[in-house]
Amino acid sequence: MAEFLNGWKRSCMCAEITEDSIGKRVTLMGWVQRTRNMGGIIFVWLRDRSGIVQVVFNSESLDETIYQVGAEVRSEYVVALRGTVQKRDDGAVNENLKTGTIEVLVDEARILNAAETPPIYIEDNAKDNEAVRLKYRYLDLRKPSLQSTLMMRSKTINTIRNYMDSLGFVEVETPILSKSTPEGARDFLVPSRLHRGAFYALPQSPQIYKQLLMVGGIDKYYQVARCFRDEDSRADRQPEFTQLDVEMSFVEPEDVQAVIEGSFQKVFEVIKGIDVPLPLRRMTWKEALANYGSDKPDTRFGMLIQDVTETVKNCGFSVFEQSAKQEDGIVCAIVAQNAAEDMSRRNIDSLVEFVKTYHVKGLAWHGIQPDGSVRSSFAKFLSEEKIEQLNKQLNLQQGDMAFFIADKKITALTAMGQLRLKLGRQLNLIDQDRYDLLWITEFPLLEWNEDNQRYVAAHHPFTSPMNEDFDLMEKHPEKVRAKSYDLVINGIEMGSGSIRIHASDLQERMFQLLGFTHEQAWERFGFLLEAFKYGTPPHGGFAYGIDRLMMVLTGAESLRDVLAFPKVQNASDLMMNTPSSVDPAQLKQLNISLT
RNA sequence: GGCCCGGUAGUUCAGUUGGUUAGAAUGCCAGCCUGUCACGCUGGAGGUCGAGGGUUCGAGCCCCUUCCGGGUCGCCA
Repeated sequence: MAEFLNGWKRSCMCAEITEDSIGKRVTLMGWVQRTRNMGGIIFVWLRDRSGIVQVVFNSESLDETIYQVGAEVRSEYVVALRGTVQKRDDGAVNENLKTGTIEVLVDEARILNAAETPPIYIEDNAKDNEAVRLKYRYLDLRKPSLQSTLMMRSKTINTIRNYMDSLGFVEVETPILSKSTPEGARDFLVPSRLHRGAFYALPQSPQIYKQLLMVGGIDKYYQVARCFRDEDSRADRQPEFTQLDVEMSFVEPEDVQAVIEGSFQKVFEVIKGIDVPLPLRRMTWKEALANYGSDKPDTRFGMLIQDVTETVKNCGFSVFEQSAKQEDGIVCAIVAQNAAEDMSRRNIDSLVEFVKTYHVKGLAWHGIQPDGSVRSSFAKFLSEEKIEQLNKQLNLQQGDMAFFIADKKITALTAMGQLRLKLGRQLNLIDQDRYDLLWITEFPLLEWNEDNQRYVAAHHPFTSPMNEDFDLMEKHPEKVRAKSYDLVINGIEMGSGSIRIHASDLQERMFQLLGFTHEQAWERFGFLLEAFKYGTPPHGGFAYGIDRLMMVLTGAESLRDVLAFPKVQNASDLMMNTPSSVDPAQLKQLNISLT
C-alpha cells in the first residue's frame, strides 16, 4: 500500500494557501484529518504542521481511479494531492478554518501510506486519557497544540542562544557520563564495563564542569544542558530536564543577574510580544518568607501574611498563646476579603485538612459576616477587647474572613503560604495574563537536616557566603546568608544561581561545616580543590529550567505538555515501555547480578 | 515510603439498594446521498467491567491483595 514519492515535491504547506493562490496548481502532502463523502463529491481535510485545508474530489470532473482514491482514504492516511486552488462560494465559507475561504480541487491523488484507526482523536480538545495519549505519543504530537508548543520551544531556545552569543558567551558541551557526587539529589548511575564495580553518574547539573571551565579561562560559558535527577516526579518535575546553564568569571551577583534577566526580557519580547521592564524587582528570602510564606512567592496578588504573635500573646486562647510564647513560634494570619459569606463550613473544613498536609496542627478562622455578626472558631475564648484589637490589626472589614496558623515559624509560614495560594486561586485573585518576574536574594547558606543531624547546603556546597557573614560561619551557621539568588515567575521557581567559592581554603571551610573531614572532602572533590590552587578567578553563574519556562509561556499545567517525549510519575516511558529488563549477557559483561 | 482521586466497548463516560441479555455518545464497518464542514439517513460489528482472591443463591457494584494512571507530602544541594 505504501508508496514512495517518485519525484513529487510539496509546493507548499496546507494552511499557507491564501486567496492569493487562487487559480494556482499546488502539490500538497499530509495526513487526512476527516473525510465527508457526499456520494458524488468528497471533501477531505488535509493536515500538516501548518494547519488544515479542504480538498475536493468531484466525480463529475475526475477520472474514476482518482476519485476512488478519495473514496478510499480514511483518518490519518498519508496522501499526496495535486490540484487547483479555488475560491469557495459565499455560502460555503468555514470561518473556523484559517483557510476557510478557499479549497483545492483535486486532479491527481496518491495514497502514500494507509493508517489504522488511531486510538486517540487527533484534535486539541479531545478528552483522551493521558496514559493512552502517552502510549501513542507520536499521534498526540500531531495535534496542533503540541506542535505549536514544540515550535515555540525551538524558537525560545534559538532566541536564548542568539542572545547569549551576542554577549560573547561560548557554548561548551560538558560530559553526560560524569561522576557521582554525595551532596544533593540522587544520581542516575551507569555501570562501567571496563572498570568492575565502578559507576558513572549522569549529571544533576554541569555545576562542577562549569566551574572548572572558569579555571580553564572560558570566562563566559553557557550551555543548553540536559540534567538528570533520580527523585520522585511531580507535575513540574521530570527525571530529566533541560537547563540554560551559565557561568561567568570576574563578576558579582548583579552582573550575572543582568545577563539572566536580559535573556528573559528577550524571550518574552520575541515569543509573547511582552515588554519586561528591567532591572527586575529584588526581594530578600527573609522578606519573601515573612510576607508570602515561600521562597518562590506568587506576587500577582496580595493577601500578604501578617504576624499577629504579639497581639495574641495573652489572649486566653491556649493554641495561640502556646506558639506565641515559644521562642521560634509564630501566630500568623491572612485575610480573604469579602469571603466570609460564601465560605461554606464544608469549604473551611477542607482548608483545615489542606493546611494539615503541611504539618501544622490546625487552622483557626475568624470572620465578620456582611451583616456584622461574627463567625469564628475561637472568638468565644477571647475578650471583646482582644477581638477588637485583632480586627484592627488585620484591618478586618465586614464580609472579610481571616485564617490563622500557630506553630513553629517556618512550618506555620510555609503552610500559610500554601493556603494563600489556594485561596488566591479559589477566590480568583490571580491575573492570569500577568507575568511577574522577580529576584529572591540572600538565601541562607545552610539548612539543618534532622535526618542526618548536620547542616546541608541550601543551594550547593560551592556557594559563597556573604562577606559580612564570614565570621558567623562557625558560631552561627544558620544565620549565614549566601551570595545566591533565585529567579521567580508567577510563583514558579525558574532557576537559581550564586557567586561561588573560588578559594580552596574557604571551600574546605565550607566542607567542614557540612560535616566532611579534610580527607573526605579531598576524596570526593579533590580534583576541584586541586584545581582551585592554580589561579581561580572569582566567578558565579545561574541555571534555569527551559521546560518550566515553556510551562509559563504556554500556560501548561504539566511538564508533560511541553516535552516531546515525557515520562510519567514513576519515571517510566509508556510508549517505549522503559525502564525495561536487559539481556543477561549484557548484565554479565557489566559484572552485575540481580537479586 | 505516606495520603487522596481514578481504571467499564477503539475513545469519552453512565451504570440506582448486589438481581434478567452491561448502556449512551462518538469512532469503526457496510449501503445510500454532488457543496459538506461535528454532514445526513439506514443497518451492523464491537466488552477478560485493570488483574487475582473472597463474601453471596447471585458481584461492574461489597471485602482483601495487587497492577496501572494522576495529584500531593516526604524527597528534589
